[in-house]
Amino acid sequence: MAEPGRQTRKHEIRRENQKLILSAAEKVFAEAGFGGATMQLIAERAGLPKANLHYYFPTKEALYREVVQNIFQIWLQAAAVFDAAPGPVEGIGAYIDAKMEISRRHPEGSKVWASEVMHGSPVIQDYLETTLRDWTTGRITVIQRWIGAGLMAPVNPRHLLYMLWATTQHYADFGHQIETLNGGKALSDRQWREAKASVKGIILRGIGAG
Amino acid sequence: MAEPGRQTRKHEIRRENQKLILSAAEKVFAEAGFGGATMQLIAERAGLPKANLHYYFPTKEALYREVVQNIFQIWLQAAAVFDAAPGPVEGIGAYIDAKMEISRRHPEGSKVWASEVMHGSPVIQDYLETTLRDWTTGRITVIQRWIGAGLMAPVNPRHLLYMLWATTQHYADFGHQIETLNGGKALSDRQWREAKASVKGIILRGIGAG
DNA sequence: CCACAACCTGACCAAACGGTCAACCAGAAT
DNA sequence: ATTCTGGTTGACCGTTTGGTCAGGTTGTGG
Repeated sequence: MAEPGRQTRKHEIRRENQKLILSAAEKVFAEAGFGGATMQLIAERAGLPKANLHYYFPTKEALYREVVQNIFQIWLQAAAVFDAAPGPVEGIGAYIDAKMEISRRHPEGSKVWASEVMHGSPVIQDYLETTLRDWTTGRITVIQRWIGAGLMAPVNPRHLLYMLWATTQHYADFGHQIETLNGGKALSDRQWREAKASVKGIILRGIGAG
Repeated sequence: MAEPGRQTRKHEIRRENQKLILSAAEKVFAEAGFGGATMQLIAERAGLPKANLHYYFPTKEALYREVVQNIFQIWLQAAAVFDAAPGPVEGIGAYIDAKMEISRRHPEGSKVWASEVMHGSPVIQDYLETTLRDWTTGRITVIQRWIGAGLMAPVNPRHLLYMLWATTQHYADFGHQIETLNGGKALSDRQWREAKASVKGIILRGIGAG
């Protein structure tokens, strides 16, 4: 028996391989979509035989489901910065920063999420109807409180949230288009700062909180 | 010979079937992505045998290419309202209205476009590098002129354009999510007006042109 | 050292896929 | 009426797909 608190070798292998497969799957699903992705391609990307994938994940759907749930967790984590903010400048500003950072560091996840929703959310419909809906209504309450306190203009909170999602995720989902329009080169650190500043500037001024 | 100016019956059949197939293909590609779409499904949606599709479009790729090009044309058409506008309130306002209307009336097309770009634009990369790039630089010039004339705040024109694309297309691409958060019902006329007004309000105020 | 459970994988399979084709049908021109 | 071009389609084909499985390997607990 290994010392307590430390995983045995077998468990390490399990966790490591699952992580390897999930990471490869996320990339392939993002590049090709669910329908275009093949287990063979994911296996090659993970450096494992295809049959090994089916040992850890029974079906392609099950693997995909896991990937989408992972993304949703990251998304929710970033959404936490919205709370514990005294006003819209800090709350929405930090939220934009967090989501832009995800778009930069985790573009594959954003693409998989976008693809899932565009295809009618066959896998995470229940999350939309529970977790996401609850989070949304909670944030709407917060925004309405800010409006009531005169901290921002009386904009429609729901459409403001949609705008936040749209603008931040656009830099991941349409990253290829942005890169093409940037002369074929990925945005530099400087350009990412400029992007963040632009989004924050326009939106915060747009809601009368600039 | 039929009277001039009127198509012969054979030509009518051709045009009608092509239109039928393209319309069905657009829907299926939007719902399932390129990889997930099957010629069989498109054929059923069009009410034609599968072999008939291959009579008009040699391959699945060729059919897909046609669909994407159609969308790009609609997109360009809407972009025309940007010109011939004296200032940002009219130009950007009309552009938002036009793009929101496309998102409402033509959501499948927007989804196919989004999917295409997300997967690295395997089919319309040349359009991005020529037509879209030219249009973008042209509009940037216009925006800079507006800024120079003091009609709007000195925002980064490029990121402003990205924001316009992101916010307007979001209502098509993420329409399912919006519908779910709207209690499972599609946006009403009233809610669409509210959406347009919100987007226009925040952005125009955000660029100091409200 | 042994026995057991977990892990691994080459070979395989039925189903579904994009695409082809020969035979057939329907308007239009002569 | 006949010919001819263009439209139609059921049946078929090679390939690829997601998924299975028997048999082998490896780490673990007793």
